[in-house]
This record gives sequence, structure tokens and C-alpha cells, in this order.
Amino acid sequence: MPAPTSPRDPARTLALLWGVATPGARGPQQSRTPAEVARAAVGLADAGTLEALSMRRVAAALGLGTMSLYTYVQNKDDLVDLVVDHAYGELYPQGAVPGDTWPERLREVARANVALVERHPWLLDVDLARPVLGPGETRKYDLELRAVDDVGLGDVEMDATVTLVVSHALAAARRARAARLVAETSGQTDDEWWEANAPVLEAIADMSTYTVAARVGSAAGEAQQAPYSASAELEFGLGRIIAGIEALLAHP
Amino acid sequence: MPAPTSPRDPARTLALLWGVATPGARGPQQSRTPAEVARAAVGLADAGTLEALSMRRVAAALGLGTMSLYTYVQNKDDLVDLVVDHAYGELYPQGAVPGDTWPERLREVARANVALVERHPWLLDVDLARPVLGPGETRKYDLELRAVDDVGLGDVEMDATVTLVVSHALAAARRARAARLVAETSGQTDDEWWEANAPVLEAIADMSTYTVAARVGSAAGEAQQAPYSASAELEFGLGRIIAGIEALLAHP
DNA sequence: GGGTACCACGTACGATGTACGGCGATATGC
DNA sequence: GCATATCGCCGTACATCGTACGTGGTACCC
Repeated sequence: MPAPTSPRDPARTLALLWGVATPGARGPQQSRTPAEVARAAVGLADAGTLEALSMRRVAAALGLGTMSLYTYVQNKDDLVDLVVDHAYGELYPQGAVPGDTWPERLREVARANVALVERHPWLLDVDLARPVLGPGETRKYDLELRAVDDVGLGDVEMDATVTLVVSHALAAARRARAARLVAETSGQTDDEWWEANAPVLEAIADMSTYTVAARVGSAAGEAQQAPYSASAELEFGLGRIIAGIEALLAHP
Repeated sequence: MPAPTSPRDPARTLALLWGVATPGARGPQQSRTPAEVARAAVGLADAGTLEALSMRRVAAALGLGTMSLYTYVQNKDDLVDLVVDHAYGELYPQGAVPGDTWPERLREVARANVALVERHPWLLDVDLARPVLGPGETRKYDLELRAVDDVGLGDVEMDATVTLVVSHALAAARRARAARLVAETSGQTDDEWWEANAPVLEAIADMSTYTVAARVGSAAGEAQQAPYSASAELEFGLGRIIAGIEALLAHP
């Protein structure tokens, strides 16, 4: 890290995220709006990876000097929070998670989250474990909770259920992206890979003891080459989670 | 990014991970072993965060010049792979996942992974979605698969099950760490937080529409302050996953 | 109109990963 | 036993990062 992240004032971050204008403005007005900042930053991240989201580049995209960006955000972390929350705002444009039954709605939650990170792959490089508490995440959280409201779960269980489904969807998307990336950068098929690494693999004596890993790994590898493999893994976990919740509702 | 990660030769990475010596060595021998490199790097990462794992620092800890480290690893990514695989080697020192029944063993898999990332928190900052294919991860994968071998699942289902449990355990650990970090850096209780942010929160008009988020969020927040909250979230997901697999075994 | 608070910006610092080239030791081929 | 090709090691340099600091100009309040 170049310089340890400077401390943030949480209240200022909240005001930025929610667009609360500070009343007493003595000097000149800011020439850009926080929404413009967020849009420019999302555009940069979408075009490349999260690495493309540098303070210098975002400032340049806004037609500002580098340090001027610091009058909008306190930090780079602040900027990332702004961008993440902005992206979350795209979810559920209908204003609700569609679906007639709660299992359908949970599946839709997973599908929507996967679609979001496919549109914005850099989201997978951000630590989403910490809450942002902006309008986008709050709305997302609210709508996803409503998907499992009134089905017989307690409040804490509702939170845990939504968290479980979303984190499973993101993990599956992350693995799908990793597999895609390996296939792209290596640029070789599985056969070519085995051929290239055969001399090394043969020199590994212990390999013969990992029989289950070899058997299952090759089976999973072949399945992964089949179309819809990513959605198959997503579907397996989703099916188990939903069945597990049904079991909980049946025997509370 | 300073310089776009230089390309890697996968075969060389494999040889490094498995400790395969290259036969034709004309010049002088390396003065350190790959295991020493891994130990030094793990020590640095354990002492701080993943940021502490810089090429300069690892080289210095080994008593080497910075660029000499590049005769051991091709890349920083290579170094990270080495370190991750080394850490994975600590898992299951008994040589098997303990437990009499497969649900017990799956719980043990989750517990062991959580314990591992508590000992090495920097693991949570590494993208573990892409496979490393070193001895540590191969052994881990093999032992975890054996925990659900011969219970009636197909090969692909075994893979998906283990992946689901591990990724859930890691996600829960990540959220636990994030909550701990927020509590530490803010240094204030929940009451103090609400008081500090009350003026901002009152200015947010839309907040009143997010009734479910407010209700569940505060309930989850209070539960989070209770001891064992992290393990409670872990346990909820584990229970749902296991129940879901039982349902699958009952109705295949 | 004077004072003051705030936006914008240029410069500079420490940190990162790594490309490049030179030096010196060493194990092999004769 | 010796020449030489090879490889470990390292110093320097470059682009890039986040951001601390200081300066100048601008718009509002009294």
C-alpha cells in the first residue's frame, strides 16, 4: 500500500452516498455531482478491471485534476463504496423480487445477483462482506428480505437466508469467472494442458495417493466443459439451500 | 497496477509447488529452498495483512536482494500460490476429516476451514476461486471429498457439495472479520454510532420505505452483538445445506 | 467591500511489481 | 585441470499507485 488508507468520517460517507447536501456552502459549488462521479467510475471499471479504477483515471474521466476528486470522496475506499452502491441500484428494476412462491423468489435473487456481477465483474474483486449502508444496498437488502417475508422465518433467520443465497450466488459466479479466465489466458484445451504438464505430473510420486481427488476432479472437469456448467453448480447449491429451508419450516 | 503481471509458465509453477528439482543445473545452486520461501512469506502475512506480502519484504526476510526472489518465483502471483498451498498443508493433520457420519464430517470441514482462516486471515484477501493444483490444495481437496465419499452422491455432486460447504464457511468467516474490523476501527458502540449519524439518517426521506430492512437489520444487528453470533450464522447455513443434501439422498 | 470558507490543482513522497544488465561463482565438457 | 557456458544474485530504473501539503482563485456572509 502506498499510504495507509486515511481515516474516514462515517457521517460524511453516509451523506455522500445518500446525496444529502451540506447546507452551509460558503465557497464555490462543486462542478460535478456525486452521481456523475459514480457513473464515470462505473464506466471505467466496466471497461477494464478493478485496477482501472484509480483516482487519477476517474478524475481524468471527469475532466478534473487528480486531487480535486478528494473534494468529492474522502478516500479511495469511499469511492469504491460509492461505486458499489451505485451498481446495487440497478437490481430489481421492477421494485420487487418477482416470483409467486418464496423458492421462486430466492432463485430470482440468485439469478439477479449473478447477472449483476456478469455486467460488472469488478464487483467480484471488492470485499462485499462489509456493509455499505447506502441507498443501493439498503434497497437491495430490503427487497431481498421481502422475498422471504411471511414464510414463517424469524428475523434473524430471514437475514441469514438471504445472506446465504447471495453469497452462494457470488461464489459460484467467482468460480465461473476464474474458470473462464484460466481457459482464456492459457489458450489451450484440456488435452494440450495435460500434454504440456505431463513431465511434471509424472515426477510427482504422491499423486497416486490422491485417488478420490483425481477421480472426482476429472469428472468435475469434464462437466465444467459442458455448457451451463456454471449454472449447474449454482443450481445444485440453490436446490440444497431451498430444500434445507423447507425442512426447517416443516420441523421448526 | 505497476506493471501488468508478467506471464507465467504453468509447468514451472507446478514444479515449484511440488518441489520437483530441475535436473540440468549448470551454475550455482539456490541458497534457499522453496519451503523456506513459503515459510518466510507466511510469517510476514500472518504478522500483518496481505499488503505485508511484498516482494521486497519477503526477499529481505530471507536475507536476499529484491530481485533474487524472482529466481524462486516467476511472479507475485506465483508467490501467492506458493503461500496459499503451504497454508492448506496445515489442514487435517490427522490425515483425514474426523467424524463418524457424513454430516459430522461436513461440519468438521467447515470448522477446519474457519480455523485456518482465523490463523491466516490474509487467506480471505486472496481469490481462492481459481485452483492452485499444488500438494496442499490437492491433499485438502482429496480429504474433503473422502468426507462425502460412499454416501450416495455422484462425483459431480460430491464436488459441488464440498465446494458449497467450504465457500459458505469462508463467506461466514469473511463477514465475521468485517464485523470485527468495523467494531475495532470505529471504536464506538452501536449507541454511539446511531447518535453520531442521527442527523444524517434523519435527512434521508426514503429510509421510511425500507421497513423490512430496518426491522430485520436491527434484529440481526442485536444478534450480532451476542457472543457466538458468527458461529450462529455459520451453523444456520451448515444446517440448511446438510438438510438439503439429506433431502437429495432421500429423493434422488 | 472585506473576510472567510471552500473548490481546484501542481508538486512531491513513499510504496508497489518487475524489466534489464552486469558481476561473480560454479558445475559440466573436454 | 581448465575453459566456458550457465545461473544465482543484485543495483538501478520505470511506471503507477494513493494521498499529504500548499497555493490560488471564487463565491457567499456580514
